[in-house]
Amino acid sequence: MLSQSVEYALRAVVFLARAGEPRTTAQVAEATQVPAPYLSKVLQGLARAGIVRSQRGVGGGMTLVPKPDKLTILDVVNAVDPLQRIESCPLGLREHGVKLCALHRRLDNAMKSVEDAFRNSTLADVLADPNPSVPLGSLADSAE
Amino acid sequence: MLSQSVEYALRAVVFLARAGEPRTTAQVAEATQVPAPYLSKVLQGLARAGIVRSQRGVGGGMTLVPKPDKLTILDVVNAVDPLQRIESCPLGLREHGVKLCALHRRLDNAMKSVEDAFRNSTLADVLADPNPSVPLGSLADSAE
DNA sequence: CTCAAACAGGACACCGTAGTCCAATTTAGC
DNA sequence: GCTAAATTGGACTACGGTGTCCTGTTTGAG
Repeated sequence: MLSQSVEYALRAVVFLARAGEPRTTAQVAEATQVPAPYLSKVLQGLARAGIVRSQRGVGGGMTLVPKPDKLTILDVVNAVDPLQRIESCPLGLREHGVKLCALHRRLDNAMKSVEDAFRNSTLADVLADPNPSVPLGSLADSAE
Repeated sequence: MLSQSVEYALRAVVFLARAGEPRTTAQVAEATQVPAPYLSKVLQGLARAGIVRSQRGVGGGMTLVPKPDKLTILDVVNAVDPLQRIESCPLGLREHGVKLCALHRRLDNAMKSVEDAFRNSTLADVLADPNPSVPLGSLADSAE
């Protein structure tokens, strides 16, 4: 349902948020268990979207740009692989314009519920979540 | 988010439900604006799942098997392209077993909301929906 | 029995996503 | 200014989803 790239991007962003300091692609890759060369591409996308900032050279790496309470899961998803609502009837008939048929209105409502859920989850929410099993959390300091 | 195949399958099922009688793949394809050879494959999948019954030879075609009020959108989706919940942590760490981390619990909740919405929409609901713009509805009798 | 209608199934082409690899470029520190 | 660290970008492969085509098989009707 969600692409691999989105999954990787979210893991990376959570990791970078916990770090608070620049981390190299290699460090992020190891901590989040993602193939480093591919993660590199995903992070480039996040950089283009302004979600992370990249710094080359010694001591460089990737840093999260927005404050965690200002960055939502939806922001990350849309930066990597925008989730598309059903705007108009997928059939050729554009006479129906804005209004959707019974079927596609239901499908779009499901999309909307996902969108809303993602918009209402900030990175800060995720970080603050008290959960006994915290895979990404336990890895946060692995690069220290 | 949802695959083309799912979209095609749902259009076909709605059309067949309205028809109530066998319709050939060609008829379904034209009414739902789907490439016929590909729709053929999708319908084969629905047949294997028991959602439609196929009859060869003259006067044959595809017929919807379940009563529309017993068939949900979720049934169709799962027959074609099962939407997968996040069961366990996608990271290598299976020590966490059932419990999901804060991030993946949120992602899975979004999946669950979609699943629930689809499970609560029967074909009968879709058919009965009074909507001024009814693309698929207006096509229901095009094969008569 | 024969023929035409209709589905079944396999082979193939196309394209986007996932993933790898390597050369080029920027940059901090000695 | 040289070197090592680090990102950037392009080229490449692999694979699955989408879509086409063609042959075979079933089946009803004359």
